[in-house]
Amino acid sequence: MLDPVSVYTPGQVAEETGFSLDTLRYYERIGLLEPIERNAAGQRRFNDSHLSWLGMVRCLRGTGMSIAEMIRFAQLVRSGDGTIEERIALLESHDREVEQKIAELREQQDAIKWKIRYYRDVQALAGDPASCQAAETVESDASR
Amino acid sequence: MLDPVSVYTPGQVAEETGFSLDTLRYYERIGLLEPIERNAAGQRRFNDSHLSWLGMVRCLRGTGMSIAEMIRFAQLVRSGDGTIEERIALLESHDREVEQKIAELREQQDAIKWKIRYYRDVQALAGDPASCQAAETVESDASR
DNA sequence: TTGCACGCTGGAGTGGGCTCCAGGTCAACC
DNA sequence: GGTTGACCTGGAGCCCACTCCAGCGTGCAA
Repeated sequence: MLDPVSVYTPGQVAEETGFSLDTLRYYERIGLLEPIERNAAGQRRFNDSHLSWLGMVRCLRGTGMSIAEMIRFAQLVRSGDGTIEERIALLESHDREVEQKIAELREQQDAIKWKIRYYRDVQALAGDPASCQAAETVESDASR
Repeated sequence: MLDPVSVYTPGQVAEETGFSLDTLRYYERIGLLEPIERNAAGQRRFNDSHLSWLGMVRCLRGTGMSIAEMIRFAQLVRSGDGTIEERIALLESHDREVEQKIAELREQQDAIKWKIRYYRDVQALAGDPASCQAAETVESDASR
């Protein structure tokens, strides 16, 4: 915003993004990051666009996109404006997958909550002398 | 419920649960399933309690619990009623993690949706002759 | 001028979670 | 008696996404 081009050392980028140095190098090696410029000593110098791309990567990784698909996306980005439609399609498809994953998590979470309540009930009954073997059937109906 | 004890072949269980035969054997090997009874020929015969436990496993796996933690849970279950409190604690802790994961997914999904809208805008402007290089900055601010 | 921090490379190793395979047993059917 | 199909075992292999390492180079501060 202020500097015409801010540059960052690998250490700073690791600090900022949470990706390890090794992971950053790995991402460059496999083409998830374009080749990073170097200083005279051969050390990487990242800039803001790398940072924001890494933000995108974090977001896509965090939502379960595979490295292979992120590389495909990266290639589209590098191929210029002609690929915007394709990028939208890719992100929309991913978005739908995320939506589905969330729904699935919610459903499974409900089953877990149900199980917790079940255990609570079993435990509440444990004080009741007539139900010594109640817990024997504890595992005989789990989720769904 | 009707049969005193229904038994199922490995093939049926695989069909029913979606776990592969190899995965079922693997789960038994590592102790996520207790040792399964065998028929005279040495072939596994599952029963309803295995099925429901596998339902639980599917649920915990699906929500991201590691195999190691599921084995711990399995051990608690096998150790009898004295461990119910501990099981509740384990499930509640997992439940919180799931909650957090869902929140994170939602946040990241928002960023993805934002990006999609961004691309849409860029594309809408593409018809506008004055914005030939607008898309040049497409990647310079991604999520958050 | 030495010592340290920081970074470099190529390549090997790791951990998790399966997945595959060769060679074998058994039961049922033709 | 032969074939097929379902299943068995121990052990190796696989894929993904890193992570670690040895050995080396630079630049600065004491």
